[in-house]
Amino acid sequence: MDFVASVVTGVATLSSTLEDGRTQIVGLLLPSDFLGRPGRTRVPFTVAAATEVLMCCFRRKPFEDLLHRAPHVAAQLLDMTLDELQAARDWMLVLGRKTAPEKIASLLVLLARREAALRPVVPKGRVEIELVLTREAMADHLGLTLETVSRQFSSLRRDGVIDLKGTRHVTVHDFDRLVTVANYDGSL
Amino acid sequence: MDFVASVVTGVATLSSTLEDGRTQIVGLLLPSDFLGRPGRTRVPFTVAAATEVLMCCFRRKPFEDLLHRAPHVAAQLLDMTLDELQAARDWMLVLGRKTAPEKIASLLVLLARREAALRPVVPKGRVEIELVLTREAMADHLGLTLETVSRQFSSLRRDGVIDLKGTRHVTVHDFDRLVTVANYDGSL
DNA sequence: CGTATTATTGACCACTTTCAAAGTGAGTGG
DNA sequence: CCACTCACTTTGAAAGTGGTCAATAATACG
Repeated sequence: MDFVASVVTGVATLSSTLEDGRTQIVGLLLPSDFLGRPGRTRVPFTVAAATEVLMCCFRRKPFEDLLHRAPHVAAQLLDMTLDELQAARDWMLVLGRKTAPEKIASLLVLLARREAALRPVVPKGRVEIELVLTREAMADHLGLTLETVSRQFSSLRRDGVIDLKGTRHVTVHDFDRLVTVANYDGSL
Repeated sequence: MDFVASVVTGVATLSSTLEDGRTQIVGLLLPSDFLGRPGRTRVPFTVAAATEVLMCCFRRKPFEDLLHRAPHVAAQLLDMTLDELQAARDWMLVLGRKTAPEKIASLLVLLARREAALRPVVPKGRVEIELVLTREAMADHLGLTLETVSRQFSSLRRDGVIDLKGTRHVTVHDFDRLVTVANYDGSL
């Protein structure tokens, strides 16, 4: 890659794959997220558009020059990177220690919060979530199989936590209940 | 925290814990690693020394001033942070997709490589690894139980991949074989 | 419409966890 | 110097969560 970029609209995934095909999505690129690394030509992950994606791209050289000349841009990039690092570490807790139901709920909470971050509303009570990912992509992000993801959605529906309209649209009846299922404590 | 720091000697762990006690170690702080975040007082994780640790600390204010005045320091910090982000994402593949034997082997490979990075030797053939972590800490880093970690060490020993001298010292007979067990492909 | 992709559901099974019991080893105090 | 203790580790047996394989259903798209 001879450019760096920032997502404007749409969703892309960052993933790693083992030789036998097992795939882990290690990050979602949502609007405002940054892709690429100053000083490096290669992104050591697979980048794939999950929806149609519009990105704002900069050729690497001019961008690197900009970083040298404009310290506040570099500071901003550092801060964004530190946010991503923290998000990655938070997700490790989900991958390493949460159960399947907790993982699904955690993903829904994450998507709701990221969606809400673009608007001035804190998720509460009834919340609508547009799933931008297939069951398989969610599985690959959560370290599950697509069958388990599907089963957990059915289970959340049976338990009255969510409603499904079609296959990609989720209605959360009580956001706090979802947060409880996700086993999020106060920190996030 | 009113300071930032860099590890000089020893090992510390960064971890998150759920209310019911499930713990995930989200990062190891090895010599040369950085702790703290410019502009923030709180580290949103638990930091614990795994061995005796010597850290080089800077009060936050003077350090932040330094970042403003010395752009190459800021650039260096950005680069280190990007390395950590990549390491965190690489570890997600271990947590989300690798089996217990692969996880153990991956940890051994990681520790051997980090140890080797301080010296001018690429791990190859016979390698000695000093485990700085208890079985429980390894389990918490790998998303396993301590019993499973113990069993996998026994299994690696039975298979002739490693020898154990005491409980913390591992002799790897053939590093390439360990890399194979870990299911690392060429990328790392 | 018809075809391909995506999603759901079931039955069975494997791997990891859980619970329990010894075993090891380092450090302390008699 | 030895016994005692506590933390850590090993090992076993049973149970359970999530995975695998397979068939069916729903949805999207040409």
